[in-house]
Amino acid sequence: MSSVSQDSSIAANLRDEILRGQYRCGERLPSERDLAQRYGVHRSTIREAFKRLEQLGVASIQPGGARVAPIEEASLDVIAHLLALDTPPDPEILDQALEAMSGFRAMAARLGAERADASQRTRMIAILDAMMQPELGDEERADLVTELGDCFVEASGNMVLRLMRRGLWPPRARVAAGYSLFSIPPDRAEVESHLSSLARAIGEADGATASEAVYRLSCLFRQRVREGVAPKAAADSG
Amino acid sequence: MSSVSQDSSIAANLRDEILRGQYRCGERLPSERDLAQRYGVHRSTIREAFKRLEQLGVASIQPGGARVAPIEEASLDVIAHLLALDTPPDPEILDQALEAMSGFRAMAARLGAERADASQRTRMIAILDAMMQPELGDEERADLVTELGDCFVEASGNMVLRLMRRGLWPPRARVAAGYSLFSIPPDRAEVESHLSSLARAIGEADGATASEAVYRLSCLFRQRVREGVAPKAAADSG
DNA sequence: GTGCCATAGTGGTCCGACCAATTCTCCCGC
DNA sequence: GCGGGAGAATTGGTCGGACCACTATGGCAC
Repeated sequence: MSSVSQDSSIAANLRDEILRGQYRCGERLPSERDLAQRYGVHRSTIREAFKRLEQLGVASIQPGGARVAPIEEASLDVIAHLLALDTPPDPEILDQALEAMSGFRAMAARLGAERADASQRTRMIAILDAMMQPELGDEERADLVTELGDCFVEASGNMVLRLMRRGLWPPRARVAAGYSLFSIPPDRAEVESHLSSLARAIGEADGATASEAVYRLSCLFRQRVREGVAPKAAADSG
Repeated sequence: MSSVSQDSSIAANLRDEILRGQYRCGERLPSERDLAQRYGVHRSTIREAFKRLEQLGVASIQPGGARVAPIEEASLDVIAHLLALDTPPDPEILDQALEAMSGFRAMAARLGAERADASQRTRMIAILDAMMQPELGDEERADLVTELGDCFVEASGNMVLRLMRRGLWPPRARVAAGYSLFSIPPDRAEVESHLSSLARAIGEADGATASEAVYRLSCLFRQRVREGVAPKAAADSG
């Protein structure tokens, strides 16, 4: 019933192994013939998977052997895959991704706030209202943050932003299921201050203010994730 | 001397044809067997090229035929490839890419301004000084804008930002060689105002101000590109 | 016109093979 | 002990052909 081709799932498998750090950067991957035997498929199937990995930028295929490429040379797409791993990624990278996401949302908020039509504004305000609910669970709040960000991207009408968003964050899937993001809700007063500032900016189509508010808001959450992940990582290793 | 494999160059070839709009979205690509004959290679080579295209997100391979995927489902990487085409891309997309680039530079400027070390700050200021030179050519000025942006990305120390940058803009290559970007220099006084504001923000590690200055600056250039491209496109079609 | 079915076409995978380049190994000379 | 070079083993690149399951297409009966 799986309509995905073998080469595709093998590529995903190898990709995750690489992103999990199972092979060090520069290290040689198993040969095509080895992998063909290991997966019980023909070598050409492995080759097709390898081409995918190379296009993703996680591997570099050369005569003599395929090697793991430095992540700096990879496609942005790897970030979403990295965050979607069941294994917690390097806290450093998680933090950088959250930081980039904060900046990205700020960018989207500016354009979105300036260009949203009436119904989009209504939706944004509704999300903001929902976020102020005190009885809200952490996960729901996190979902709302994501939803609001998507709302801005949508309202911006900028396709390039949509592409960036897709590469940055796994769609709808619970990110890094192993540990809950946003586990520690940030200071309520500060959040509400930014939220109301944001609501005003949306109403007035004030992109700069909306951008700044969203950035500050995202940074609050990011800071809490950082504090939540660091001790967890320490506990895991200790 | 070309050390690139055939499947790679064929993939690049097909990719450019698709991005140039030679095949409409949803349209079927030639069959693997056809292409194999056309390129004079074995079918498996075409298959490997197809896997690349699918990973890039520009094609969708299904039993019955490979089809051109909607650009919304592509990887961010296609943007750099699109801008690198010798053929001018859709002005709409160029504008959106410039807009995204503006927002991205603003994000990078914030982090870069906050974290740059002394030597990086010196370099940024030097670039700003160079940009104020009145005798500067348009292309050099455009290069400086790019260079400054890269400087911010570097100073941010954020790898995710580096990946985003790579997907957004072709590295060092003259973008869209067919028509010159930044052909019309923006209002000098306004530019200088933003530049000095930016210089101050860099000196004071004021991320928010740096971000806003860079955004405004980028938008000025973008506006001029827009005005320069629109009549050119009209002339081309008329 | 509508619906159905045979057929041609397509991608998915496999087998086996050869080549050129790289990588490894081992032995030799110092 | 050590460096180096020749040869062997391995590796990716490409090729030719083959079979299968599924899709698209066209023509036929209704």
